[in-house]
Amino acid sequence: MKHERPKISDVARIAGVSTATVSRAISRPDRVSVETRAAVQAAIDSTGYRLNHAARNLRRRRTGGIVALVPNLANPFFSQILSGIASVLGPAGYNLLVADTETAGADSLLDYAEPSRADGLIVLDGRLSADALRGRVPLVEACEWVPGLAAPRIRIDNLAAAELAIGHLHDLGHRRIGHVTGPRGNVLTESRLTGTRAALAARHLALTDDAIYSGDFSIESGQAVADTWLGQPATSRPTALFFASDAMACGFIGEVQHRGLPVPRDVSVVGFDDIELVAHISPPLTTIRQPRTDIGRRAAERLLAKIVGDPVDEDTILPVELVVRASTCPVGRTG
Amino acid sequence: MKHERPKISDVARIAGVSTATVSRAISRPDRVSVETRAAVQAAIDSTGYRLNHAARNLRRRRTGGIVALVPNLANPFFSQILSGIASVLGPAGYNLLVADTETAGADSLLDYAEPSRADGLIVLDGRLSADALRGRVPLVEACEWVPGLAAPRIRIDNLAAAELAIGHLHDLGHRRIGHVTGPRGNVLTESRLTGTRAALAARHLALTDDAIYSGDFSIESGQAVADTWLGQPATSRPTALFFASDAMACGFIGEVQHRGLPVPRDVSVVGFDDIELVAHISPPLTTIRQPRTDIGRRAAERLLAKIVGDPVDEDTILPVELVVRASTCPVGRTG
DNA sequence: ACCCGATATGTAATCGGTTGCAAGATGATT
DNA sequence: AATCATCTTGCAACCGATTACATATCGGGT
Repeated sequence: MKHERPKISDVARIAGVSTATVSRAISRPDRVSVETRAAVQAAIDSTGYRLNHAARNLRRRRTGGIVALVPNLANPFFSQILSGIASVLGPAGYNLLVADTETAGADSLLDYAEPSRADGLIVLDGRLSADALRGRVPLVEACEWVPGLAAPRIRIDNLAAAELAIGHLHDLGHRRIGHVTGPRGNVLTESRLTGTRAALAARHLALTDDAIYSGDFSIESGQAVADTWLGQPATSRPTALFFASDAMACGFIGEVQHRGLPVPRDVSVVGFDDIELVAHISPPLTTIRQPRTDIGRRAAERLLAKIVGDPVDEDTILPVELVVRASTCPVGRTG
Repeated sequence: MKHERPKISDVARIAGVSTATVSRAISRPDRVSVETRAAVQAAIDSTGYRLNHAARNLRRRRTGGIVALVPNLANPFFSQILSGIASVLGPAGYNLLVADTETAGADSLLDYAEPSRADGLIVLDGRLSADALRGRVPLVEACEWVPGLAAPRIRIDNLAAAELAIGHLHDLGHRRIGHVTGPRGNVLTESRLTGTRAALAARHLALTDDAIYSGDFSIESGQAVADTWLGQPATSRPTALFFASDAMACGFIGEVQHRGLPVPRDVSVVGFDDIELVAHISPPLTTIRQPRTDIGRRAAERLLAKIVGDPVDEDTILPVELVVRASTCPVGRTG
């Protein structure tokens, strides 16, 4: 018993046909007669043949892989999007390659945008350079986007989301409303901040500088904001805060409650994302729900369509939803 | 200006050398004279040449990719492990391919264990079949493991973890201690259950059937356990519960507190994993910390070593740690 | 009987690099 | 001056499939 991997020519010899026929029997069975097909199948079974993807890819000039560029793999927000992507890519016969833009160097990222590496790219990080990405493999953007890059985008309406959040807090009677941002320069940060400002303005309220807290989407930064907020005079600090991420909202709530101020009695909190856990914490978090799995799925579908050359919508805005739970309450319910 | 991708022969022609020399200049620069190397580099720059990975892989009989088989991509627990894996693989020149064993069919999983697809495999799902995995590409197991499969394993000491948890609760005076399991058949479920039983027995306590609650690691199943537990008579039900996952512990705490029983006054809770958020919920969760990023990193390093043929430890048990927070307190602090 | 289209299969070029082997050049050694 | 090791480079086979094109077969239409 030899241990060499059988190749297509071994199968062909055993089945008594040419390699061309074996190849066809595998990839386009309808072009081969039933008998031959059976003979080939028998030969495949008896040899344990498995085709070599590198060879196929070389000849077909494709790779069968799609790369997702993720800002931070450890973030549960992205893992759920990846899950959506994977659910589409797998059945379609594509591999999902994942690259963390944090750990990967800038040049190795470019490597991923190579036709010989991947057939397509899903960009989840808006900080990448438009120039580097332009004119390479087909790509779509999801969640975040790179300004100046012409590519199909799957995203949510961040302005509408802010309007929902602010509207909700305003309806509850809050007038001193603050906003906690993501990292500076991030497109989501900017649009959520803009949306917040607009929603407040529409209600004749201003967003003053001391009501803008800068975070970076992380739990820790939410915790730090709690510090800042607690340090402000209770008579003038916001009675409600709209956070650009659930993680920050959790960090904030945890810290504030740890210091003895219950939420929402002392401050109402609205998060962003509706990550899984926040429905089960105390108090359950009022937040903006993003259809994460759906975003991933759509991005993948869009990319596959683009790869085969189908016309694709350039910009898709998915609806968001305000999920009202218990971290918000009418203002001044306290003493 | 033509739009064909330049190939190695174009570079060779322009640099005035053979393709062999270009190839060497790229992959083993030390075997080529400085002048030639410079000429080749100039030609590469002027043509914008990028090498074709499929061709290289075909010839070198390798793929440059490592596949991680994940039970559930959406689970933040795994995403952090992936992050650890990616941080090692990227710099080492490997791609990380991710496959979700939920969405992928059984046969497509086997496809991943093909030498022409990936150079190695990191298995994070203990439910896979040992036979299917045997005799294929180099692989390591992390977290979970497939019984009967001889492969390097990176895991934690689940028995010791249970001992820590139970010991802590016992020290606090709890005598009626229950355990919430993961899904039946999962290796982690079994070892944590066994460990719990042993730790209780060592303290002359028995784990009765009505103190074993079966879950499936998910938040929802933790919520369901709350239902069951609340339905039991307060005089005989456990005063403390050890959960096999943080997610379940959160689901439980959320539901129990929602029904008006504060934690830990009415029940002490110990989780498992120490996922990021649980330090910031109310009450902050006492739990068993797993070094997730480290597990991922080590698994990747181990695999790379195995691929190049270095000797590797077959079984690595990483230490766990009990993180005491506020979800546990002495028994009977209530009225 | 002849031509035609449809179907099935084989031949051989091709995808784009890598690498064993050999040859030429250079410099050191005796 | 002859010998030999070392360095550099080119030749050409090779990795393992796919596919354009050619050929063969067969039934049916006229």
